[in-house]
Order: sequence, then structure tokens, then C-alpha cells
Amino acid sequence: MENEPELAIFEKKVLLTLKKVPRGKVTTYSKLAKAIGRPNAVRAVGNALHKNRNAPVVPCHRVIKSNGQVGGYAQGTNKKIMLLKEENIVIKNRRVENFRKAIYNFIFTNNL
DNA sequence: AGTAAGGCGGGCA
DNA sequence: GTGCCCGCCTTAC
Repeated sequence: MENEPELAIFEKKVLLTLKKVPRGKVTTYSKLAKAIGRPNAVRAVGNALHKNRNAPVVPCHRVIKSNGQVGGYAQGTNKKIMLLKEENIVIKNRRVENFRKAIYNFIFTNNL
């Protein structure tokens, strides 16, 4: 692990950034992408999470779409919704109510 | 090794 | 609200 490929860095950034999202809050793929310096790599972020198997250490379920929709989930969208509800996130018909307020804004002292 | 397709989205028409 | 295309990483053939 001395030499870390750029790919690892990409994933690492995504995971680290996502880990910073507190419980009860959510984030979007777009914001994550921007936070890691790849505003157009939104899909790539989704892939990184999809590939990610560190469910316990990385709250993948706290990542939603920009439009407030829950989005997809490898283990099933239903599960994702359930997990979000567990965190007091109000969900209505696969959409996060008041997601604007639930969104956790990064950007600030990102020390990557 | 190179090529091709897929994927947990976003923005715009 | 719907549909289309784009851009970006990963995985499979």
C-alpha cells in the first residue's frame, strides 16, 4: 500500500468523504463528486460505492440523488429506504422529504 | 493487452 | 414531469 494508484485515491476520497457524513444527514452523488474534485464523475462515484463492500464503515445508504430521490442501492432500494428511515430521514414514495435540509454540505477543511 | 459494456447519476431540452 | 446525452470509473470478454 505504499504505492496507491489513482483509482485507489478516487475511491479513497469517496469513502472518506462519505464517512464524514453524520447520521441523520444525507449527501448526493453530485456533491460527493464535486467534493473529491470530479464534478462530472458523478456516475463514477456511484460505481465506487457500488463496488464498495464496506457497508458498516461507509454509509452508502446516506447518498441520494440531487433531486431528492433515494436512488439505487446494490442491496435493494427498499433496504436503502429502510436504513434511511432508521436515521429519522423522512421518506415519501422513494423520495426524501425536505432533502435540501437533510443534505450535509462538505467543502471546508477537506484535508485529503 | 486492448476493447466493449455497464453502472447506485446529473444536467439540459 | 419526461426523455436524451454526456462524462467518468470498473469489470468482463
